[in-house]
Amino acid sequence: MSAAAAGRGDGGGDPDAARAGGTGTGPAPYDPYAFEPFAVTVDLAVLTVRGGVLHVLLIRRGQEPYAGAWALPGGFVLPRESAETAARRELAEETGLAPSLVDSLHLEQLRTYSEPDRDPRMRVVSVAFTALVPDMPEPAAEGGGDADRARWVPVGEVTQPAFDHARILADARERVGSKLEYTCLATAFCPPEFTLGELRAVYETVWGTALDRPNFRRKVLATPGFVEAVPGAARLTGGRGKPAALYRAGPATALHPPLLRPTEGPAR
Amino acid sequence: MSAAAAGRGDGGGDPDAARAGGTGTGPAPYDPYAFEPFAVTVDLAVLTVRGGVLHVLLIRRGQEPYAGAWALPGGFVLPRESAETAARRELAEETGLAPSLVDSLHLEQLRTYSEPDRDPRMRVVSVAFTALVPDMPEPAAEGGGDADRARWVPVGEVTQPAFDHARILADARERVGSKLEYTCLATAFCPPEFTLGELRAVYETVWGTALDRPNFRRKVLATPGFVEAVPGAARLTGGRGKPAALYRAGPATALHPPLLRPTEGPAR
DNA sequence: CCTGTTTATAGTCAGAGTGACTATTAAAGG
DNA sequence: CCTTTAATAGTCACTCTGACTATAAACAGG
Repeated sequence: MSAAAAGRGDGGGDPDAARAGGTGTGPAPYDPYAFEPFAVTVDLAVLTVRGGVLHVLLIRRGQEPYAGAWALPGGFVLPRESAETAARRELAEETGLAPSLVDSLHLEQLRTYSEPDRDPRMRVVSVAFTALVPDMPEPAAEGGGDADRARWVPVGEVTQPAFDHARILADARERVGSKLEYTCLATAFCPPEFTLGELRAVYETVWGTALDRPNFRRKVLATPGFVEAVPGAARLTGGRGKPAALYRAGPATALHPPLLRPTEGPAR
Repeated sequence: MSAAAAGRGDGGGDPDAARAGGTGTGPAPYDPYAFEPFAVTVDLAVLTVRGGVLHVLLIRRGQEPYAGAWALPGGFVLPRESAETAARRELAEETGLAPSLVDSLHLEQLRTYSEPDRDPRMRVVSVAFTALVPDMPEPAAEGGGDADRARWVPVGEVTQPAFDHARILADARERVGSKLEYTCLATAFCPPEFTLGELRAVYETVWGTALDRPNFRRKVLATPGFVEAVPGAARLTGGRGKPAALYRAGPATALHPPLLRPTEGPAR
């Protein structure tokens, strides 16, 4: 703990504390290699709703450790990148989508995982992100890689992913579930134009509960800015039933009052 | 972006991607120094309520950059520490509290700040934490340092703190404000036994709004597990008024339904 | 001792929001 | 044409909340 002890009191994150053998208090050149280096990576929990089931984008690992296991997409933060930038770059690379499209996707920092032994080889601190995307085709295998290296996997079927990715995925699911309650985030899972039935399916899928159709409709339409009607537009709902009106995501981001999960216990 | 490009597809945080000049696909020893090192630090937004004003613990910097400026306490994550462990260690060092006491304080990861230029000297990625502590005396100047190196500062009087600490503090305030709405977190600002008036003062201080006394009481007592009455105990409220009953924090952590901020707009 | 002030506590009342439910409309399929 | 399916419209009771009034218990000052 010598490095931090030397730096104690110099405020948060003071690299001067890391200079080798620093004894004086005056300014001195610091040596970036005087402390054990950390690798900083991003991991992405890319979630989507496909056919009433929550899916996550996984990559099959080709190398040890965890060769052959599924893992969340991710990679290194480059020297001139923020974690957010790195996450969006990785997202574009893994999904094969155009960068302009990726820029419009919902991407949000989840939390940072820093347990010393989360990677058996070296010290890796990973900033995890959650991305919410509408239903889209299987990720294109761009760059001449294996055709099925990246796949959408139902979250219920994810077993023994690499590293601590099971924990990250669980945290992402919990975060998304509670954010649906008090934000307008559900539209991030929908295409640009969607029906209220599709929006309700997002809630039902993420929460795993059925919602009353008329009540859901009343609540969503009563929240100003949640959705905006597309004038005159309607979509046949899979062939059956009355055609539903189409809506777009509105400008609101928060839900006041919130749309609480049914049967949610009084304490968590 | 060569390092990440080389590692693309190997799953999140694969240090193999960092080995210098890696061309083959088979296993090879990795070199921790093949990529530009990142320093990983923690920054702490330690908040407390003193006399109806939200305060944050700040440290006066002794070195450049930002010498003489106030900064959030923090420091390096050591090679065998998680960020959480480092945050609690720094918290104990900066407040001078016993480690056992620090272990009981509420500490929660806020988010990670990773802009490339947030520290002018080198690449520093900082995991920020929010700590909520009850009102306590001025931090002891342990270790023979300056007597007033660490101070409680009203958040409204924090001007031009070092690095991006203004942003971190703003994020912490916003997070705490919204967590008061849907969690039982407010008790973390209170001593072990407190009156409902003190608990209400926490909400009023963090939110900056007045709350109706009887309605607040009704809501808190109607939430199972939020607070537990201390049998027979009462405390004189600063000399004036009827003595108030004492309560302890209950086992609940979530508020269902939430206690929403008054006059909170329909969209944020 | 009385009175005004302060804070805690008890209770009332109307309106908003929600859960549960019924009814109607508009499409597809046999 | 009739059934099925899903969207849409509407009702009703209950809960929760905001606003408000009233009472109780302490202290300060005359």
